Amino acid sequence: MFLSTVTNSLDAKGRVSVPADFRATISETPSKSPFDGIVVWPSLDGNYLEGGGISLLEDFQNSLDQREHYDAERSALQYMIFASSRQLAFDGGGRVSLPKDLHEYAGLNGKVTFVGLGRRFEIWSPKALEDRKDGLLALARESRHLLKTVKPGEGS
Amino acid sequence: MFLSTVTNSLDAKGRVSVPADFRATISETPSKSPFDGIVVWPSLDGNYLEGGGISLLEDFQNSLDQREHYDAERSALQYMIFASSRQLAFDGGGRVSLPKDLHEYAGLNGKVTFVGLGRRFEIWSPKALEDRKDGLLALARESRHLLKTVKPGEGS
DNA sequence: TGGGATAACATGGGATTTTATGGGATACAA
DNA sequence: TTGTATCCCATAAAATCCCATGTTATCCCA
Repeated sequence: MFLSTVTNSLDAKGRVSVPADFRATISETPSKSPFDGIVVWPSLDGNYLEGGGISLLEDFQNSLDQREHYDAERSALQYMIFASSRQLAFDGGGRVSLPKDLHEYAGLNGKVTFVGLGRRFEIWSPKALEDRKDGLLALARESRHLLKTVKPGEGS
Repeated sequence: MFLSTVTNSLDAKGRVSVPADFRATISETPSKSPFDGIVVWPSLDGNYLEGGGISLLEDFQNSLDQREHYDAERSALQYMIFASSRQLAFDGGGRVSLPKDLHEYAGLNGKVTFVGLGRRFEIWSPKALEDRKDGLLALARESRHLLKTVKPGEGS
């Protein structure tokens, strides 16, 4: 499970350390693929990146498999997620290098913030994230009741 | 189940013993993750921390999964809980080290009080907890007067 | 039931390992 | 070659492990 928010630095070669906890989460999660790294794609929702382990994409695949082959939504998601995502392998020190286009899409420079969201995570420019957070806090206060309805032990 | 209230000390390295009963509760509760420790996040309600075992977050996850991916409320809660929580692993003696920012958020210094609340627990500065208790007591006193004035059968 | 023996717990501090990060060397492609 | 990507090693800071100790709680048997 991806938890917490961590800011690391992006070096001159475009490399950034993936937080150790995130790496642990990825290696703990079983997957059919032996790929050792993360998968990242530009968000559909704004100028930031989304990512996860390879198993997350496998889950998306399974979810899409339950739809009709030419279902419009299926095609759209395939294009937006699968086609635009990149596999970024860890180097010996647990870093990945972010391709320049993703770089620019998220407006990163110098610092990179990883935001853990459970099954997946987001990658933000610290400054952009700051702006977004303020709005979410108020909404979160109002939405708390949603969590109180959780029943223990439910789900897979 | 997290029960009772225990105060332990925070050492120079920022470590604090998690009450043995709490540790037992955590190891008894089944979870998908092999993580051995607690998960802690700043409360939305005041300057104290909330926490539980990793299974509590897994339950939150399942609850949020029932909403659309880009649902605003879902995003808000993901940010406030998942993104702001930390996984704190037990050391050999059943302690965790509290990151400095959580430290400061809860105004801890020297002593830490764990308050068991069933499925989760809270972490308070003993002094702050004292103050809240006083507040609740005062409120209770006022409420008692209110109750007297609305006793059935008493005319106004 | 008393009271010594034993185990569990909270806590301190030094030693060791992990992490994040920089930079050189090497392989690859255009 | 020239630019780009990958591998490898170095290092400082931080997190974690491990052992020691006093204290409290629990056990056990006469």
